[in-house]
Amino acid sequence: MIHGSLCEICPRRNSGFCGALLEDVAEDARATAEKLQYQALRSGELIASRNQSSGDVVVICGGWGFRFLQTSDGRRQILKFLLPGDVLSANLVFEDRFRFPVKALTDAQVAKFPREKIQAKLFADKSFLTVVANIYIAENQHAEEMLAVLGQRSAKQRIAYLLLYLMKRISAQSVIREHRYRLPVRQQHIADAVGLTVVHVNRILGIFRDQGIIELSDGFLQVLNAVELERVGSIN
Amino acid sequence: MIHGSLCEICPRRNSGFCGALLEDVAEDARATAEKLQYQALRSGELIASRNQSSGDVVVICGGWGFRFLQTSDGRRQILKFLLPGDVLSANLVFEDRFRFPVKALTDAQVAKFPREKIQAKLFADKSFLTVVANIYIAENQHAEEMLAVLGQRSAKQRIAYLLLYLMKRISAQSVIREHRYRLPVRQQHIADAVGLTVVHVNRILGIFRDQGIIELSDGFLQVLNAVELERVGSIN
DNA sequence: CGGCAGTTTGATGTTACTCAATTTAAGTGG
DNA sequence: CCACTTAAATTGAGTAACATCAAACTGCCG
Repeated sequence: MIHGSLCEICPRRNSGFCGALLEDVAEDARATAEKLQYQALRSGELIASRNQSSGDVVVICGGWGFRFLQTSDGRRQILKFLLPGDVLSANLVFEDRFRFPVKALTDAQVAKFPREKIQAKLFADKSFLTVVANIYIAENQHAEEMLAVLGQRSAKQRIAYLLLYLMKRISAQSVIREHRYRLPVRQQHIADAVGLTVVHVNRILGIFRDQGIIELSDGFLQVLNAVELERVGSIN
Repeated sequence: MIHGSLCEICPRRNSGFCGALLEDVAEDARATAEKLQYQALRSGELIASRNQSSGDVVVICGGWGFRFLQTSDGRRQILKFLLPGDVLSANLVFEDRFRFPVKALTDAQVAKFPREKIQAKLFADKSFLTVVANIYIAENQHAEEMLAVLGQRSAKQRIAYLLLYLMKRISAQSVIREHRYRLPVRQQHIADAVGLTVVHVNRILGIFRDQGIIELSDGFLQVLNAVELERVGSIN
């Protein structure tokens, strides 16, 4: 049973789902003293597997995760990095199964909202419908931009693009000082997200470091030349 | 002014948007004798440009189109091939601008539904909301699978995947005999969709032909060894 | 101290790109 | 029907980008 404590697990986000939900669904849960499920996960733990059935819409509250696709030949493509406030998979609002598996990248917490509640709110509240629609649109936008990145751009450009994208997402969550970003990803994650090998990612990061563009170590990204990073990584 | 003639332009499709719309929005238009806009386009013509504003939700009724992204260095990534029944861009249901440009691949026709009508129906009719949600989900699913294809798979695998995907889509529209598919795409389109050069696509298609897997010419795809094509192109 | 996960570096191999030319197919106007 | 034009498909040779394989190095933890 969760009362005021919900906000500690899943603090109000300006962005999207979690914020909109807390204002209503969580209030509702509190009012009726219903149980609002949440769950803690260890780094590396599988949160949901492919085709797993779920009666809940699952949202990341703390830590990072990622959604990915495993190919038959053992390689994996990271489809999206999940930050606090992100739904694990937007299709959960309408479907009862995960289309792709999800893993915890760091230690993480998730909250689970019963799908019926979400859907009820969806039909009752136009502004909530808009919020959900925007999640779908943003997800699509990013997937399609990423398509262009993987299809058309060089290793340097791919990595720069990914870092810029993550920087934007991180900035939306916390204030950044001195161009220093908490970025809890291994080089392997970057490789799996942009379709390169770890070895090559390592070399490119080395080049960026030598050129004084960025430094990535100890889970921190230090941007030294934001202009150049932007020049390399932007697509339009 | 369009009366019964609408169905000739945009015949009822079992799939998604167009079918669901015709049952109601078009009926409505007919009843109130409103004008339901449509438009004919020549092969290669730009249907909508990036960030173009539009008060309508635009749907392909006949012919093929494609949505794409143009990079700063002049390359282009085809994001999705559009077949009859497809919305040019799903975001149009909620937003008034195109996020990516759209071109006609063959001569084509589009129908335009005022967004207010669509949104009204969306709020009034749960089953229509589900139809739209499924469009978003399918779009996302495909984009993310394609991410894995571009990120992780070889040239052969990419092309095989694309062809299998298009075959599925074509089959949903018309009956296929003798494994022969109408496929009005140039090798350049395949190249731009899977992130390869035309030259390389040509070579791979040559290999497939030599191996008796497929033949692609004159706008027709002849599948000679469906099993092998599936083996090469499937991701899971 | 040993073991493990992650990073870094080197040497070599392969895939797909680039550049350039040729061939084929599809019009188009006379 | 033929000369002419143009877009698309095809082929060859040389090259660049990235992968693969293998090993060494680092920091960390028990």
